[in-house]
Amino acid sequence: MDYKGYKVKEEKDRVIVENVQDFDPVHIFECGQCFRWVRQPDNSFTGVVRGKVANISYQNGTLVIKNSSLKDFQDIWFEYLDLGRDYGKIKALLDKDEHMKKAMEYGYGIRILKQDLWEVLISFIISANNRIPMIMKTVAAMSKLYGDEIQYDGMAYYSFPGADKLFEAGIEELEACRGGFRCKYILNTARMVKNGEVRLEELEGMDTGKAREELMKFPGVGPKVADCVLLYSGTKQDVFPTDVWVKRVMEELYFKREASFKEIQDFASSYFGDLAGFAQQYLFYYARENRIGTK
DNA sequence: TTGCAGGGGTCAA
DNA sequence: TTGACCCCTGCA
Repeated sequence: MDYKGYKVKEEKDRVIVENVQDFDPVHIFECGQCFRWVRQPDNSFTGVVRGKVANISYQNGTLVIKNSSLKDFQDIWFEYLDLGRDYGKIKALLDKDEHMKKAMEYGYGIRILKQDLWEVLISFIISANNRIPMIMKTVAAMSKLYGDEIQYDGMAYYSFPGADKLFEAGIEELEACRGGFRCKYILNTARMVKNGEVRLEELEGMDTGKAREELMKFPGVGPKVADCVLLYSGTKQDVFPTDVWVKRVMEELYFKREASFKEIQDFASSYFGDLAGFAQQYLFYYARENRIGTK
């Protein structure tokens, strides 16, 4: 069948999508935006989204989503993988200088996933002063303890637990997931969401500055985490999450000197405009994989 | 083998 | 503006 410009067919346990451009699972799942996708020996990725497990692989324009029906594709995967967006056009618009050109050539298959806002919020609270393997372990442990079990291919997977579940878990249980000093932030954030003190579903309707302010009401959420949450949940694209890697790459490539957080934010906003979030992803992936700025 | 620095930030003083 | 923070890994 034709679905929004793609040729899609269902076959046994999978959906096959033809003519998918600007897509590389390694770039997408290892560019730092998500912590729940596990790379398989064949470079496909298996992960859990909205209570469904899937395995995603890609070759020569063909995207294969295993353990998915046509309905799942329409209800979940099309949006989650941001397939409605023309990344070729974005790359053309961001092709402003040699640095961006190189970064986009390097991470040509990056797409920004539209992840569950709550899951991204907790994941990035955990990310503060932490490393990716540790973040993945903690998120996996919380899911295993408080999420719902899903069987796939002889393995058990777990959905990400809701605010009620994490709040009821209590501080000691959360600390068993190795989140360290961030656990008290998670517990209080869960409480605030559960009680409706901050309504996550209302963020999309706010302007970016207001949405960022709202998110920063949560403990453990500063400007960097707030921007990550907005960007990786697909809520806002005109943000430029600035962590140590982004700071390094911007100083090395654009400023040629040390620059403050505010200087970098202002530059990104005026130079990349509404596409700042996409620029950040290309630059971050390029910088981290090539260890730019670490001499 | 043991010890120590430091990591995709945020909070509190 | 600056140090502390959980926990783990890498590297003397």
